[in-house]
Amino acid sequence: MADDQRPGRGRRPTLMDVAEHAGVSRATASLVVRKSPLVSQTTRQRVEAAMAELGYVYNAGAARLRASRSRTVGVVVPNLTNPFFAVLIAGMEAVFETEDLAVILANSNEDIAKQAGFLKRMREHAADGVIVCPCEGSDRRLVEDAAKWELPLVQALRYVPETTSDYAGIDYREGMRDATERLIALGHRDILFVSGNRRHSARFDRLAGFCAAMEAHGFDAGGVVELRLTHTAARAAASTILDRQKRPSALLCFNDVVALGLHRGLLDLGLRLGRDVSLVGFDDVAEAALVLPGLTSVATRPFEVGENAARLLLRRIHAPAAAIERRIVPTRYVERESTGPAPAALDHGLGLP
Amino acid sequence: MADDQRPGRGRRPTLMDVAEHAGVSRATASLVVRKSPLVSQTTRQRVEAAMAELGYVYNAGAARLRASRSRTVGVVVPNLTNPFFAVLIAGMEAVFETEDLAVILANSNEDIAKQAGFLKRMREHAADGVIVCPCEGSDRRLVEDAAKWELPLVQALRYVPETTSDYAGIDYREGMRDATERLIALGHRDILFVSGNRRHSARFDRLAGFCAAMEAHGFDAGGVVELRLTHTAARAAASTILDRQKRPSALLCFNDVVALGLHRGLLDLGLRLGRDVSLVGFDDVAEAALVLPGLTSVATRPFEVGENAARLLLRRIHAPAAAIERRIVPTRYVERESTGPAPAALDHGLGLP
DNA sequence: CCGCGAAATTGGATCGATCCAATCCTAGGC
DNA sequence: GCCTAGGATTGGATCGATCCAATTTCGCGG
Repeated sequence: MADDQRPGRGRRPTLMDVAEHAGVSRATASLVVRKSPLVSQTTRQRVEAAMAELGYVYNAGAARLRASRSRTVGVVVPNLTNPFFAVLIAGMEAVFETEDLAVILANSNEDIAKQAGFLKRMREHAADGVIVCPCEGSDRRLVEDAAKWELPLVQALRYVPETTSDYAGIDYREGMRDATERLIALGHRDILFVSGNRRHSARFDRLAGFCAAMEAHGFDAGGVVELRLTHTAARAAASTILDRQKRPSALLCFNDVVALGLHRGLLDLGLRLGRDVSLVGFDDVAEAALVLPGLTSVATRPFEVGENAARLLLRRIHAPAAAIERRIVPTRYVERESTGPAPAALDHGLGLP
Repeated sequence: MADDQRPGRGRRPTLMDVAEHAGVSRATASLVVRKSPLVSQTTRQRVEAAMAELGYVYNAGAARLRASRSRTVGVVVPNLTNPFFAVLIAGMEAVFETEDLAVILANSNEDIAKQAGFLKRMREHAADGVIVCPCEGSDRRLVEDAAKWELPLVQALRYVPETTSDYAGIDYREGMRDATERLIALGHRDILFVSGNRRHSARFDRLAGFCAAMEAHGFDAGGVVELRLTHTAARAAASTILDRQKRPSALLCFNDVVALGLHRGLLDLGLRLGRDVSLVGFDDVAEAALVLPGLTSVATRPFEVGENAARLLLRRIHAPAAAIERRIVPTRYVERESTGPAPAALDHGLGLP
């Protein structure tokens, strides 16, 4: 209640002051702030009253120095600007908030040196653990170093190949395989995978899903093109993308940024989406439902992935020797008007490539 | 280089170990890590070599206990899920990263109790300062408490009325005034302001800009409607919004979320945007350029606001007594196809309301 | 070779909470 | 009335870096 400690008094009250004021020892006061069951009800109340009266503020730094835990976790993402990561972080934050853990956030900007720098800083701040969405070009040392340092680490959304750590992610492979199957079921044979130019597991898995479906049906999975992951790049690429020896009847995009850019680009060319050409995005961002015609997309649940990652980290912190766990959330195909049956076959009617 | 300290050795090397290994005193080693100019070149090199050899890790917690600075800042935003805030944070992060400051992030979720809780936590962690985007319902105590605690605080994007603290924001008022003027210049008289349902300075300022322009021309500024700030709510509201005694010829939206929702909703009703009705958004999100017809919007620069907020905080930390500063970035009107001349006057031709 | 000011270095005290082993109560059993 | 078990409490040592005042080293002119 009364937090009107003398303002000019200079020094913030310490646990020592609280103890004195409550007529107990430092050690007992310490037990109270830590909510230990060892103190009696009456003592606890007396100390808490003293804390309120003096306007006591817990000094986490001092505690950390003596104790092992710091009640701090680190989060490193490669691109804060991307709304997808923002939601991911919101999911983590929601979990950590309930545990009273402070989240130290860092943006690696897909820069491996920066990422390493942040990990160093997290160690300096004695973070209890870190969640990393490894930036492009990360290698095994990321995980190995953390192990050496005994720093609990979970990977989220992406993983470094051949590493073993807890992992929370999305079933990119199955999501993309499913989407491909849907297109195939609509009669599409020449499907182009419009990928981003970044090399990481999230891209690799998606591509693998696409290839798996295509090859399962004996179709050519070679239709892959790479773009920068921006609306403008995708929009501008619309015309060149259709200019292939075998013109694709469907475009399967790495994510909705690419898909929405192409959406506009294709409309600019006078094409009818869902009729002349089918278009599928990935992530199912809110705007996918707003554009006309609506963009078919594969819904992912980044918030949930964030929650999973946070829970995995909590578990790892409490049980450093527990078995490795991977939590993969499934995707959901959301059909809208941008997809439709393949146009009547022209030059490729007989199923032979 | 060689960071292969004996893994099982248990204890991490301390400055003391480094000093011993380099043949200097603790105090000198401390000066080296702090990059003090007081040590000689040769000593510095010797100590740095020892640090590398032992795999020394700076203990920020211990330093914080003794020193006053903690090299940590707090950031509190009301809604991490909103991409707008994600970009804002990215801007702050970019500045703090260059200063080697750790960012503790918190999401208040527009919940005043949570916001207060975070501020408490930031004090416990002895943050050097905080940036707050005050959640709805914040009052002067936010700023007054921070002052009492001698905690440097800057407000970003929103401010609590009648408070004096550093502030980094956007010129919402002028942006909205300008947009209103543009619509008036196109002949619009019945303009409806489609607002969000949140009460904070960012809303108030926008509304003020709208009213200022309308009243300057002697038009009725009473056309204001409130919606939940989601695509779906806006989309669903399209039909009821036009159902007013005097049907508006132009809609001026609180932000692009509302505008994009209405964009789709109006198209669903068979209206031609830019002809039958004009639509203006706010923020100029990437998707505004992608929808058809393109959405006219007022561009803001959240990244820059984030940078500004971070710089203000740095300045305040270094000079706690400096004069209050407010940095407002201007907006830019981006005209696209969703706006056009007012349709020929039907029932309101004579300029009288 | 001395002296002197500036530069470089140092030991001890300190920040504030936690750990640990030891001590103090206090009821309840005999 | 004595003893004991176990719950409650406590003082001292400690974590690792920084501050501060004091001391040593160095360079160089006289």
